[in-house]
Amino acid sequence: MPKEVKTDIWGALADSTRREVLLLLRSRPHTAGELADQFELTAATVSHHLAILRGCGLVRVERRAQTLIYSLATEGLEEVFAFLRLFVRGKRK
Amino acid sequence: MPKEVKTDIWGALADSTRREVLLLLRSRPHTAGELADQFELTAATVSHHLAILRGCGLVRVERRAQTLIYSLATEGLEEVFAFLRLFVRGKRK
DNA sequence: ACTATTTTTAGAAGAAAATCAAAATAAGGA
DNA sequence: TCCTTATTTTGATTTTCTTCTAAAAATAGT
Repeated sequence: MPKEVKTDIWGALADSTRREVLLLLRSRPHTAGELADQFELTAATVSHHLAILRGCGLVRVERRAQTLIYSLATEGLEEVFAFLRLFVRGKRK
Repeated sequence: MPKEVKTDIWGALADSTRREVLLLLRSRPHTAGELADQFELTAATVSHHLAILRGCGLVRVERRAQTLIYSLATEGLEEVFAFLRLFVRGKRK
């Protein structure tokens, strides 16, 4: 299956295409092709972004026949949240 | 005064030195020199990181005589929070 | 005016990231 | 087996970041 590449979640979130992918996956899982269609980038480039999101565990992938289905796996965002919370203590709503 | 350079807050947060600066400023304002001393980087490099944090409004700076005093300005983190909250709805604690 | 202190800016080198086109892989069907 | 579809990997190019050294700017004291 695809190769994992990156582990730094902050780096993964720094790219707007990857953040957009996460937003798209919020509604439902998408195939790699569906995701690629949403951007003015080649499928190869989007595939590369997906590899990075996989690498830090923000998405998971599952094969169904020829297609790869990507879905959200946001447990990893906890780390980011934990950092941010350090700066908004007292803002409990 | 110093020149502003960057506006992308996600990009600013992607660097571990800059995140560390934010953590240091959490306790109290620091001079540029104090901050530089915390890292194994030249003062010029740390100054550059500070310029980026300034550029996206995560810190503010004030001059006192020869020294520049940096302090936290985390209102900008709201944008990041807003994004993250989209993924943890239902996790209200 | 000169000097010392603190910090930033300018310029350059190296490393890392984003992107594309082309080739490779995986799976299914004729 | 050969062909088609879906996606990834490879290799190269370009752009963007990080970092340094050296020089410049700002301020205060003598």
